[in-house]
Amino acid sequence: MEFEHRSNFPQDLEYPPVDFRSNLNDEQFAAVTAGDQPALVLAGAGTGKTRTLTYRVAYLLERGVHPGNILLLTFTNKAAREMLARVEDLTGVPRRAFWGGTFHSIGQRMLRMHGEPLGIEPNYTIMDQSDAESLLADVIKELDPQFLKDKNNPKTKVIANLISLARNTCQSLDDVVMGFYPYFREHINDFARFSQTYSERKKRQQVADFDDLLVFWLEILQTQEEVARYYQERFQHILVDEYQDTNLIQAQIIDLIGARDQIMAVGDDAQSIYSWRGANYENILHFPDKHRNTNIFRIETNYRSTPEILRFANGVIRQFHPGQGFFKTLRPSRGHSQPPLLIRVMNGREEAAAVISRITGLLDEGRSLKDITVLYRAHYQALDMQMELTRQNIPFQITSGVQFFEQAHIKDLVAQVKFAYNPRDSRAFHRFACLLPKIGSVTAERIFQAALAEADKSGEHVARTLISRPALAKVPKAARKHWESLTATLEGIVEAAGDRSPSEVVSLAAVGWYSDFIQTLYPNYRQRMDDLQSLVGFAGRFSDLQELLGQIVLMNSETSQTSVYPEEDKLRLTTVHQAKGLEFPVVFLLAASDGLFPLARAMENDGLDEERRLFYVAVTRAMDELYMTSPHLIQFGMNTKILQPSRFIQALDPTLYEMARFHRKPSW
DNA sequence: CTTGATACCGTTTTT
DNA sequence: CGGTATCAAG
Repeated sequence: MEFEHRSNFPQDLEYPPVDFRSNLNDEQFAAVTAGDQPALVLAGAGTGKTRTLTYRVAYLLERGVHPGNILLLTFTNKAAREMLARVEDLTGVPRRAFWGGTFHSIGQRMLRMHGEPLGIEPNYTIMDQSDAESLLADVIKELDPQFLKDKNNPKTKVIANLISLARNTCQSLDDVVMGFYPYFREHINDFARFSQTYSERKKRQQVADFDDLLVFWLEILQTQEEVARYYQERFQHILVDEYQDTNLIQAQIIDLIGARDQIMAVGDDAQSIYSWRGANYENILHFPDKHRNTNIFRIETNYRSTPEILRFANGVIRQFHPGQGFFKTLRPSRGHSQPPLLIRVMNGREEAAAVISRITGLLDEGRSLKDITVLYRAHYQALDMQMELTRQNIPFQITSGVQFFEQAHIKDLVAQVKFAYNPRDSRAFHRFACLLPKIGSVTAERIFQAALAEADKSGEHVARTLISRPALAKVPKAARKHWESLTATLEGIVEAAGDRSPSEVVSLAAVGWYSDFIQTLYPNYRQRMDDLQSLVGFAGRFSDLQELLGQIVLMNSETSQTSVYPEEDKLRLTTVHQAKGLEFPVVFLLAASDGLFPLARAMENDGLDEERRLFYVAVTRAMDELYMTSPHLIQFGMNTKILQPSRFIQALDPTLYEMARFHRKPSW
């Protein structure tokens, strides 16, 4: 049995010799050269985890393993790209030769190749979170028009969350409701109905949400024995990065594909920060139980941070209950420097002033902006910072807010391509159809249904039957002119989708109806046209349209920002979650006050330990200098709250950090 | 049915 | 201060 091969890679290759011994420390070397037993690599923050994985791949290649027989699973696209780029540097083997990516992106590929027995056509499209939520909202309104109007009932978002959590933790809806939302127990039957109809709608429209990519991947492996066997044999080595952040589905996928125990799992239980997405750090704790003869490798020498920062981080780790998890200490390897500094400030504005004041000092000392990163627990905590940076003309790059692929004009354009690719994706159709005058969701649906009926009759693509008599009859007069131009563009896209490259297809969409349309709609249409052009450029990296569409949906800001626009010398602002796996010479951690970090909301459901892990992740990003700012007052709606420094800091031995107060009055 | 205006709600983290 | 749910007019 043979499935798609990603490239024709020559079988017998000579790799440039890699000196493993002198490029790795003993701990790393042991893991890199591990035998074929299942392996669990416990690598603390900054200990060279990526380096170890990279060299492991190189080692396998040198031992004669074909790149196509290695599966590399990571948590973010960025991590996958970075690792394979480093492998390429090291060995010269191009990254396309490997199967590597996030669980979701590999799942997307699996579904396309093997989804048909589950009712998923190869041309299915992926919905992002907001698409998925609005589809669910439609379903709820349809099944029970009154449900969402009652303010005591849970909102769509909550229900979506609940359904998603149940799927990701392999629990029944009932169990999740009773476990996490017992006060909604009376709605259990409603939830079940909503969930079931939601699934049916997805199938009918040939769309998948994020969870489907994992759930169906697992189902494929469980139900199609020959497919499972193929991958079990094909992947002689499975490397899993950030194993502590896998959920039960992902763990099962790995167990199934890795049925021959050809698994190397890498992670750090102290850095598990995705439990709200179903991640279960017990996966990493139980790995040795599930896989007999697991070799455990510990990598504890830290190359990233100064001893002062590490002592601080170790102090945070020591706050965990003894015996909980694997790790105890990170051993420093660098020379001494200044201890972390806690700066107490009055409020958010003073916080911004304090940080900028210090940044100015750092620039005078010869640092450049790109060495400095500002971290925070939640996006909104960076608001004052953004305003003040803008005011003072300090260039910064923020990986949040409206992200490149989430801008309205990008989504509008992508929707056109999506619809051309999967004409049953009615949400994609609605997205652009509703832009036309006098067309709202009701009219759009009528046009769509009419066109769909025509298409079923004639066997033509829905894009062509949009101008059939029955469909045209539903188009309001005011929209007729736009309609002609729109449908002409769509037809062009459909045609091109057959045999042209993705970038040609996207380009067609970008110069068609939509380019005329945005001129009349947006004052800054030049900027938007530029964005559309960079989207065309981005599409140029893909040879397959579905791969492109999938990646666009699966990509977060981090990757899009850095991939669409070149890197510049700018200050970085990012959440701690997004900073995971990265390191920066200078780190500022905002809002290090109790109630902000740990975030009060997050502690409602036993979240304190995870907040502490997140705090640990935050402080271990810093290489040379770590600053934390703790506002004393916070505006909470109408009233003001008084806050103390984070309990994670207060619990520490005071000799582990220094404290300062910011005096200078803000300049405004 | 669409569109525009007004009231009000709420503000974690992401594939 | 923001965005969105809801309502009334065209």
